[in-house]
Amino acid sequence: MKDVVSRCPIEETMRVLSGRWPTLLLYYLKDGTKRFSELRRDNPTVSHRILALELRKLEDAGIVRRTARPGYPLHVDYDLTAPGRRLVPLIDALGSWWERTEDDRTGQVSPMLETYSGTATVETITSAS
Amino acid sequence: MKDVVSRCPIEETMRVLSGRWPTLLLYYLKDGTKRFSELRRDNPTVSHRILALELRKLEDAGIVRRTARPGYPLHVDYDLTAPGRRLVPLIDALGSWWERTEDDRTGQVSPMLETYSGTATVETITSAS
DNA sequence: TCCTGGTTACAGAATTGTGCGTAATTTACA
DNA sequence: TGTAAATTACGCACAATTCTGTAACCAGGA
Repeated sequence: MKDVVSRCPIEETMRVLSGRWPTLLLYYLKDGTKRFSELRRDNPTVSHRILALELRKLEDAGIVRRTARPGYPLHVDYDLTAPGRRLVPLIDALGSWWERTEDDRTGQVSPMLETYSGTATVETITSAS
Repeated sequence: MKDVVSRCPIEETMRVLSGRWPTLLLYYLKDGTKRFSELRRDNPTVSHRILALELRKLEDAGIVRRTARPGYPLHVDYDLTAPGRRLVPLIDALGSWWERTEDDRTGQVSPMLETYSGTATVETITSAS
């Protein structure tokens, strides 16, 4: 998704959140500040380069804040901004939606049920990785 | 995003919604049944191949229902399933989140609110029961 | 030399666009 | 009475574009 076709906020949002890493990073940062190397250890399948690029994208979108401490060895902290924290429950809701949809597919929940209470938690994410 | 790294519902969701088209298609289908050619007219920058692939992906995910009428000329209808309709307000909320975030960045109110029916807020989503 | 958090260059993988083919029926025209 | 063309929703092969990974390099102090 190099450039955008409309200027719609939904497309802008998806431009930032698209892909495997943005939502995962959001979850790893949800509980507090993390360093670059910690994020890498949390998810060893991200390459060094891509992690740097994704973090920069999230930073540019105002979701993540980057704090570099002067001096060597380098020390850089990442944490969520206020908008980033507001985003977390929305992503949670998407996870709950998916689970509910799976229930619909497997027929475990009455298809007549119209309402829904989402209860996605951090465990949903962290226990699966 | 070819394959998945965890089995978490959020990653599954993002695998389906990632990219420019899925959320846009959701919006074009929001108001009712559309034919393949209508969807193409609605958004002339999608190639027919990609539109077909994206629609199939959404169908496989249980978001969109495809109904082919026998006979020629071909006639295929697309509309949202119940899970697809449940997804719409969540996507709306992401759009609202983006606008709110922009307000934070610029300190101004975005004039684009009319284009999208994004009236959902974090509260309406997370407190849905 | 190692450490950390990056960036750059290049290569290989993945995604996307282009254009052509296909089906059965209707309409258009000579 | 032919017959040619248009229609619709794709599938396929191939080319162009874009994304991702690998490896090397940088900084300056312990």
